Amino acid sequence: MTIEKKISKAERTRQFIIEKSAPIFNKKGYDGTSLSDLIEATGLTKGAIYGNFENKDDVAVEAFEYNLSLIHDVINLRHTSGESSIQWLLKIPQFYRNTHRKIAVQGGCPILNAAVDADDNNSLLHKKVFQSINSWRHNIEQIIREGQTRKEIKKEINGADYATIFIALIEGGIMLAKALREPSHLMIVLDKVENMIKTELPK
Amino acid sequence: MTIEKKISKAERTRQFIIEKSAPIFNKKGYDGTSLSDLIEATGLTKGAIYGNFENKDDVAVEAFEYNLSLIHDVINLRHTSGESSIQWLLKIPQFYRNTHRKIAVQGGCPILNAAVDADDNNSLLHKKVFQSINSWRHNIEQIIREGQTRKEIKKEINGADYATIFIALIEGGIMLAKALREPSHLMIVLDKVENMIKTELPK
DNA sequence: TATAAAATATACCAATTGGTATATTTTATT
DNA sequence: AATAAAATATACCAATTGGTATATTTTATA
Repeated sequence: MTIEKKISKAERTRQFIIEKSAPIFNKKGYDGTSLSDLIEATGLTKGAIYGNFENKDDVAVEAFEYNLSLIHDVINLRHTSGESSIQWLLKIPQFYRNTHRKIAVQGGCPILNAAVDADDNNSLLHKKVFQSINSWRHNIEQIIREGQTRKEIKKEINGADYATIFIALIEGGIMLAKALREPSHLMIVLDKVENMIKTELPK
Repeated sequence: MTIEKKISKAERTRQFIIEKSAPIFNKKGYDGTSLSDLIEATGLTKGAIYGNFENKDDVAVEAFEYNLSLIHDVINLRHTSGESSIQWLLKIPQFYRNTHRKIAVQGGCPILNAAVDADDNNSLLHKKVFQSINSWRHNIEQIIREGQTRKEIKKEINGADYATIFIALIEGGIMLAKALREPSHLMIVLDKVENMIKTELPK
């Protein structure tokens, strides 16, 4: 007999609190959202929140991880069979073309927001941001390396550099689109990323 | 006789408060810095602060404008005689190579920080961010247009698009460098900007 | 040097912050 | 249906928030 862990009531409220508070944290910042914001967003009381979380930071970190799921698919790009490494990389701009509205509604890119928010080295939040960006970078690097062994991508290309460039372009584009209330800025940037992938990388 | 407005004591403290509080606002955010932060940073009291400013937001906006001066020279790039438009544009990456340490010490790019911070449409701070970014964009656009009339830059080039791309790249690079505690990410991005200016724009 | 005005400090305020201890309610088990 | 445990609500707390009214000090001018 397999031990089926029953989902406790508490576990469900825990999840509920995370889901409801995640967009608030992304919009108002992880320091900027208050306990009363959480109470308002969830309709619950302090008792329910502190019964399920150690403190506010605990909720914040969990909320960040939940917010990350918004861009999980582009940070951990999976390979589809028969797909060239170039096609693989092109999924990055594709993803943002499809998802930018949803991201905008949720308050923008969680990585960008949390990165600007959490600047002290020792905060748990900063560590999480650090990890997410690096895992994204390594994912892109690896795709490029794979493309080089498959002789689809020029061997002179520095994968790490291109990872940095792609991420910087996209995050910068998201920032501009949000600050100027003009999604086209992200689109311009995505066009450029696409163009770079198609013209600068292939053999 | 010209009327020389004497600089009043108040005007000097006003300036003093702005200078001392500006880096705090840039680091801790414009909502995130408290009155006590200002008191600590200036060594003054509430009386001095509220005697010279309407409220905290008033200090915040002035501090932002002061922080902007950090990057004023790159946002309002001036032309030097005898200089080609390409050389003119190359001052952008040059500027950041020279200034990134100073910017980092002050808490990062004020535009990026304030843009992520001030997301509500009606805040005075957001309006200021909006204006700064646009003035930067138009400056780059204009240099490119000038280069096109001088037949130094390809006429097919879309100046507005390149302005967006350059700004996005640089701001994204600053974010990465800060979040990963690794200035090289900005350098990689600056190399790319330089390379784009040299290889994609000229006739 | 006396005096008015300007600038700054001090003492207060209500509201909000994150958090805790306890009371109450809801849920599962017998 | 009775009961124990788990989950949630309520009532409190000290500290901090932005801000104001007033007292004191500093500065400029006659």
